[in-house]
Amino acid sequence: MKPTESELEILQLLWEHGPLTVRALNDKLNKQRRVGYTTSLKMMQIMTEKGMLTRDTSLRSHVYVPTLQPASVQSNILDHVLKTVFMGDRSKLVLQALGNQHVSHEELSELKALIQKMEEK
Amino acid sequence: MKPTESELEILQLLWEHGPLTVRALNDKLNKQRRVGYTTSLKMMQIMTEKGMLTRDTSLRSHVYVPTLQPASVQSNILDHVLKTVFMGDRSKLVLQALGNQHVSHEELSELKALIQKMEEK
DNA sequence: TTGTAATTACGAAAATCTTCGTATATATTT
DNA sequence: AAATATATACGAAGATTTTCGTAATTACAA
Repeated sequence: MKPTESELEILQLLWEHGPLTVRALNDKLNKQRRVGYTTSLKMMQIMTEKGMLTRDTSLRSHVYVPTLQPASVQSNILDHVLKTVFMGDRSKLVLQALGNQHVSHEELSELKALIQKMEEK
Repeated sequence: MKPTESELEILQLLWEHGPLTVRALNDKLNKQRRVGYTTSLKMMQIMTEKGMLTRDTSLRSHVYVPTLQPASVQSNILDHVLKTVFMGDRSKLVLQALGNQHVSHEELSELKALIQKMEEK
């Protein structure tokens, strides 16, 4: 179950805003880039076929809901990136992620707590 | 400069084993999955056109070398994943990366050292 | 030097992903 | 009810990526 680039865009919007009609989603998508209405429609239909979305067809404007949880997709993709981009070197991935940019105090605390927990095992 | 999935496979092998001929690379690739020789050849020619590889044509069997550094590609891809998969939430990405699987003591030490450094700023 | 093996060059088919036009159906307005 | 607006369905064109067959080239061996 590997969403394509466009499918991820759509999933993200649905995760962020909750269930949406094609019209509503297309509007939001068009704040990022220009996409035709029927393009969004088609994508969402395909995603429904693939089982990534379900839809409520009781109303005239169908309402689409993601079946995939963000954490699950994130985990899959990260594992894939780990293998195919970082040669399985997990710490390199983490260091890269942390090293590049600003990390807040809160995030640091969170991390330290997590490390604490891992050390206890 | 965004390598495709197949291009990444090839880059990884070159990063890991150093410059290779098509034959040598194709052999290694076939330990992972079945790929025809001319497929690998074509990919590497395309990658050369795109500037991802250079090649030494002085010998009969050309020797290919990646122009991209792992760290650079890793950084780009991770940034992209951060945006498109984690909605820009860096700590979520890091926690996901750490939380999923086993992390060695060495990796933990490395991490703690890094956190130390970041806290000092 | 003639034939055999290995390599590169080239082009195009196959597969996947993205985009949208057109037709059809359904609702809304005048 | 007729005209207008909005929605879904369908198919296919376009773009990109992946795959490999065939031809041409170069080295090697008989």
